[in-house]
Amino acid sequence: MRRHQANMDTIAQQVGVSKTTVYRALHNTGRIHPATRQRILEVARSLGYRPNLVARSLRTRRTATIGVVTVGLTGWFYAHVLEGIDKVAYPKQHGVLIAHSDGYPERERSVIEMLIDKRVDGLIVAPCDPQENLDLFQQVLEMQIPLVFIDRYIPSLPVSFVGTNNEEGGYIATKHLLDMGRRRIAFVSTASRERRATSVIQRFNGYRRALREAGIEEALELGPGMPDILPEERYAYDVVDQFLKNGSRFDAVFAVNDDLAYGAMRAIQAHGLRIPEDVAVVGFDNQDTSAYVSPPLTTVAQPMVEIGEQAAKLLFERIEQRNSALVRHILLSPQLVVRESSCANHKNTQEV
Amino acid sequence: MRRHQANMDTIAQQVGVSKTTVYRALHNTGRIHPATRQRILEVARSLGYRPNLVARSLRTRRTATIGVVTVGLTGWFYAHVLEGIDKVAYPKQHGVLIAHSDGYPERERSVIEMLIDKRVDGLIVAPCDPQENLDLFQQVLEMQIPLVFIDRYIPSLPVSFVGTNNEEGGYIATKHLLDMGRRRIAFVSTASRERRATSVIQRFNGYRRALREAGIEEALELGPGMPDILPEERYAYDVVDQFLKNGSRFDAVFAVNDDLAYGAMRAIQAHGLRIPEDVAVVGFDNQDTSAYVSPPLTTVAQPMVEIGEQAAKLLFERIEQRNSALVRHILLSPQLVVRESSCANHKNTQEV
DNA sequence: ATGAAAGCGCTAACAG
DNA sequence: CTGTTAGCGCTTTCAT
Repeated sequence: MRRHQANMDTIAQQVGVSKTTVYRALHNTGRIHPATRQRILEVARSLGYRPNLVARSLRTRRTATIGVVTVGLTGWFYAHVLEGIDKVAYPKQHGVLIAHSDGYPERERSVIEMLIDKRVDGLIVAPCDPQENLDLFQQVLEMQIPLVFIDRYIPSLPVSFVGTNNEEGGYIATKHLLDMGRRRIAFVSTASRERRATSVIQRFNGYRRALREAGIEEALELGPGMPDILPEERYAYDVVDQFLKNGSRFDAVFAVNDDLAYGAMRAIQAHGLRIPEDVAVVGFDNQDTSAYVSPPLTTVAQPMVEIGEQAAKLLFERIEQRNSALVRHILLSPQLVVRESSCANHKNTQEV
Repeated sequence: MRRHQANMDTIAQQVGVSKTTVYRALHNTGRIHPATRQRILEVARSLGYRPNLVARSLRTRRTATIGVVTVGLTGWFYAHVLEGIDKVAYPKQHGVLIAHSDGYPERERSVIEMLIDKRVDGLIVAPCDPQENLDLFQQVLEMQIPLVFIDRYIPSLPVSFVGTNNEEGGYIATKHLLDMGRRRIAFVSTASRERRATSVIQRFNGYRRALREAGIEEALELGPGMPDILPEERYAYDVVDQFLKNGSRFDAVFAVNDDLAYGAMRAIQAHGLRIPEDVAVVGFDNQDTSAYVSPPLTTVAQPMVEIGEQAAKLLFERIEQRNSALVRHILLSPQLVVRESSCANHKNTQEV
């Protein structure tokens, strides 16, 4: 049996005042005699009193908790976004309930329903699919639960969004490869559902735009049609390996994330091709370790922590009733980090 | 204004029954006429009824939420542990509230107090320091809040623990280097507070034991005394660079985690030494990318997801009142993953 | 098979 | 400066 925990009544009795007075003392509000307050605080401390936030939440209808739903828990990207969210939520004394869809719409539904039932004050979600669960999000909107999408969004829904300008990211990556004299640039995308995410689609669009500007009409996409094997390194390896085994060739690869880039690099090297002399490679995400792979990987950095911060800020604006109607799309700029995988004689500009 | 959310009373009125009957219908419990139940369920659905878990928690004194406190949010290790925890918590319909201490005891205290106030059903904590916050954890124990430590623990406290057998990890890493003919093996540890974590201490102990068995009494530790610079790659780079600049030499490095190993490798290579010919390197954690650095890194793998799962299982045993008194230390075995950084002619045995 | 009523611990309007 | 009272939405005991 859980030992009896002191509550406001316990304190009130012990001190010989009413619960309201205890309330006033603890919250340092209203008119209260300093001496009374002192006594109350002392007794509270001596009893090891801790406020029951569940009771408070029931009464105030605010839980001081926000829900965050990502696609996966272990990824580099979401971990950093989460840090950004926490950076904003913590000073506001808000807890963060995390959950992940694992890419499955049914699971996304079930975790979001759970978060709603727990009465979170708001939701930050990376929707796993741009089509599914429309009704669910619609319901969230109708319930007036503050909602912000991150990383990817559902185009048909009026929901605020914070993410990287992925179109630009795809563009600068591809433009860089073109500038390095490459012409036959493969786009290595990801497993089938992920391929439909707005983030990936827009990276592809940026890639196409850069190609078109260079007079290349034909896209060269590797990936679709292959079985969705995990981990992603493995998937990219298979995809590139298959391509090269068929006797096809390219002189550059733009991988939609760094993990895929690693796999692609291994496959390229396994076929005896040199990076970047024969094939230049660019990734996306700028994971820390991308500076350490061989050769160091050129990649597009996303402001991950800032995405989390901005999303949380937007959410709190809604929670605190300011700008409640406004739907905003905040696109943060990606940044190209050039390393040797795309540029043979590149001096590593990063400090070590 | 938040629109009026339907509750059990709303349903009861609409159907013309009592709240209790609604309860029975929703929970499919007790005797209730099937037809009544049907009507109630229909109305509930048509009103978009969602149970208020806050109210339920107040009444039942269980929140169906567990709190997880790690040192950092973005690390490879904790992200995977978190996944393991979620794997157990999700099927049990429990939410996971996350927080992190960032290595600061004061922050650890504040987040744990917040989780207590939110009345989580249990806590999984990687305590940031083996000495600080003793009173806090003591208080948690007195309040009978189920508690499990992961990754590291506080030796003076009777609290269940799940982690890697770090002594063994340090031992097999060092033994491997000795087997490869190395004699002068540096232990590259981490920033000052981290250095005191039981996990790091035990890796060091394993390192010493292996050395002693080989007749080497002198440990060679790099790190202490240097300023705690982040990121860790950078820290290790500085530490090793300094050592080599002083004209000191070693023929192997055992780094206490993979990130440190990457930094050490860069520094070694910057000094024109070859890996592994001149210096063999072993890391700890087996991050995915360790297979892709140059040369691929030999490292000690921890069963991260399993640590999370076991910890959560232990916690739920406590929560569900089974084995409530038992304090257990579960040590999971680490595994050496040999790659080229320690073994020149090593055939990569991993599938790609 | 159904209902009435109490209570979880807090907040807040109102009274004195 | 302090107290009374009602109620947040649910669960649970006891009655019918």
